[in-house]
Amino acid sequence: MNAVNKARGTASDRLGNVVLRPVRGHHAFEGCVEQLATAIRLGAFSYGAALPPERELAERMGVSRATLREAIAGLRTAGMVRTTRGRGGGTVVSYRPAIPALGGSPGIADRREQLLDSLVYRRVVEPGACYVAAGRKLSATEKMLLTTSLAEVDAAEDPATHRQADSRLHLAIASVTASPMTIEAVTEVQACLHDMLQAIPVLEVNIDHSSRQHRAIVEAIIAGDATKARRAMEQHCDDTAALLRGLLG
Amino acid sequence: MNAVNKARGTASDRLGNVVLRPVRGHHAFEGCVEQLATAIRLGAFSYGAALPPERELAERMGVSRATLREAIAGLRTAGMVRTTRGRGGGTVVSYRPAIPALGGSPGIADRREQLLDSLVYRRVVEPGACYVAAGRKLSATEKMLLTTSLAEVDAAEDPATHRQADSRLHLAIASVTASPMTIEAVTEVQACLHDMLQAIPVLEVNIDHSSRQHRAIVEAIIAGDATKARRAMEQHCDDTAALLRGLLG
DNA sequence: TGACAATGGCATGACCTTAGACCTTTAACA
DNA sequence: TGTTAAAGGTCTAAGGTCATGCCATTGTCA
Repeated sequence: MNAVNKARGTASDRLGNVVLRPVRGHHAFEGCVEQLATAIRLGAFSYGAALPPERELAERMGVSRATLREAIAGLRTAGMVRTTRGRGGGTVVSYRPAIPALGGSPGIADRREQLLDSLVYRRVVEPGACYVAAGRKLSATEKMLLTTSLAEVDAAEDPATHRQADSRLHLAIASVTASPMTIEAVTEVQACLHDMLQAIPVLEVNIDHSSRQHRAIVEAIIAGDATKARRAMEQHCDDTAALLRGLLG
Repeated sequence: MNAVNKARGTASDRLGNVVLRPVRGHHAFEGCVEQLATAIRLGAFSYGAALPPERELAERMGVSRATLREAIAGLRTAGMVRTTRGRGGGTVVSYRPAIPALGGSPGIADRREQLLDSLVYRRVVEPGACYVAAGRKLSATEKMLLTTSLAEVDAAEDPATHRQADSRLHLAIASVTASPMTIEAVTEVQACLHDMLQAIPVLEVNIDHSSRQHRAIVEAIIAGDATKARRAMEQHCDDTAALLRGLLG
């Protein structure tokens, strides 16, 4: 029995090879930039909104203030935020969503595998999140968050705004599960898919279809019908995935 | 409009507060130790199995070899692995699972919130994973992995071995989804719940019940019946969760 | 038996991250 | 109108992490 056999070939070893994953994403600094930039692009912090104070943000992200400041400096250089000093000052979002040039989403081809995987993962996570959300007793605030988010999607006038509102709705649904791990999973999925979703040709018929599904999902969650909510989200994921798989070829 | 209102109170801001998460788990070194120790305790690397070579492991975990070596040194100190030099050498697992003293799982109370959350998250992720697994065309090897893992659970003679085999079965199911993100999610869930599951009173009736459910799940996956597979896993998660919630009080 | 190759062991210098204290700016408040 | 509090801006010392190259050990194979 040589070293290779010792390490490979048994069922349990196959699992060993599968569970190991990168222990973290590069440097803390890059991680901060990515997370903040994603939150802004998804619209979790929308145009004009203020980020929390540096000290608070640093603590919440588990990073030193120095590192966080470097990240913010990066965002500032990229023109996504503006910072003012003094009491009442802070860092505010100066980024407005834009429609990418058609077919001009760079690097989508490189990440083909990852994108296809995130479609699968989305199919796993988002319907499950709906099920959990519908099974909870929601507060008035939570219901309001859902209906407001839904209304914002319908009210969006340009594709870029629509895309952000759509992300926000999905994050809102995740957030009413009150499950941090579920919220994180949905956030990750939305971050992965954002660029791709943005590249979907925005046809009137797609938007209408999508809107009907969103409404069905939210209504089922508020009504507490977990099975119906899940099924509606499954349909929504499947339909969107079909479009996206077409785009990826 | 003061700073607080600028940052709080709007729907979109609420989301901003919810999506920010720690950018990473402390030091790379600790992350490595934790991930490797978990993989070993879950049985992804079972007794006598060799870990991959340091250079390969370091690359896969996205960490320098120096850091990885520190982590391995930690495991060695803890008596979980043994290392030999030279060609054909390497690091092999010298850990055998043990049953914790009843009621003696330290720190379970401290993590109460996290544990309850992981039960919710599990309910989201594992049924979804079953659905995906059943929807794929499985190779003979993959089917074999499932049936072998199932047989190992039934064959386990002591509770500790049984617990490991159970984890391995769940990881095996995740692995046949062929979705890295899904695998990671299930791994995370199993790692979170491992200590708690280990503390479940091992009653004959529980094991029988669990065994029937496992068999139903695997059969449905192999038969390609996605809905049935998901429903079976939902039932399994719900039943286990009920036991665990009871333990947590 | 001798060369080779695969593996762990070690050392160095550059860079990143942290924690904490302190400074500067500016709006809000008394 | 002064005082204060809340925010960003800066500095430093200590330690963590990395990439890289080389060394030491030992099984394999010609």
